[in-house]
Amino acid sequence: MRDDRFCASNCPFTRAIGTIGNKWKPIIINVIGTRTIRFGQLDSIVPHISRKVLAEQLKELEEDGLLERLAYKELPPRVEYKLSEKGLAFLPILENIKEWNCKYEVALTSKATDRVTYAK
Amino acid sequence: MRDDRFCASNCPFTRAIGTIGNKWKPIIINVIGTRTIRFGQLDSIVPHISRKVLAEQLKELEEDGLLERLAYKELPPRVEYKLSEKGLAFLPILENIKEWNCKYEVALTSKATDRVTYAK
DNA sequence: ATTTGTAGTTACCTGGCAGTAACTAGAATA
DNA sequence: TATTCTAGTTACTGCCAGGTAACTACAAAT
Repeated sequence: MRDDRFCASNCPFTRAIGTIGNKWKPIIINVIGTRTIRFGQLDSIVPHISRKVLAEQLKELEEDGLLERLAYKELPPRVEYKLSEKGLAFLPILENIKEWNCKYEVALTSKATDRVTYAK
Repeated sequence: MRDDRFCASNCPFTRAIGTIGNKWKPIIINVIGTRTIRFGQLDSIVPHISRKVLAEQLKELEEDGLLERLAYKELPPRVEYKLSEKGLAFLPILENIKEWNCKYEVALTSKATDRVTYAK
């Protein structure tokens, strides 16, 4: 899930991609945003994710310092998640991705199967 | 590789993650940058990638309009890749990720296995 | 005549990601 | 007494992403 070869790279950018470069983490970070949220809420808000994968992703995000986890000694259990300073600092980047996509996204008209070969 | 459920989402951010949210595409886009580059060069510069996966990723990036592909009618074949306007517009975002990582990356001291439970 | 060089594609195979279901604790509620 | 509620974890399983090796086309060099 986290790519160890990427995380062990001597390139800081590659390492960054090694930690946040998968499909779930940006989604989760975006969903959490600036609020405090419980596990069950995340599970119902994030579409198509299983509890197992959600738990794995949250654990990794916590290990990588993007997320803070508060567990209360209660029964039934209650656990709250919120972004750390590092996680919050990542939000504007996600915002930029949103804007970038809205600006440039277009319906896929031509597939790359139509690949053209240019004259020599 | 590309996540179809994500790409079919009605959330533009989710769709964006569906297209560029995997580990290879940001790396490839970053490696290409502002230059024009050939397939073989990419294959030797991008670490740990196989030609098969590289070809797949490039095709998807082209389909999604991030990449332009110029094939010359020569033998042996010559193909050049360069970022489109959309692809170039994504570079600053990668730059931000780099800076973000450099600012906040820390050695992993405590694992999440040390998870603390706070008093009720 | 054989080798080399390029940009892929194809067939084949395997490891690991991810889905599902079952299970936990213990208090509160019906 | 039995059910419910939460936040996971574990075991089992299936499928596909991704790796490897072989192959193509043809010209130019050896």
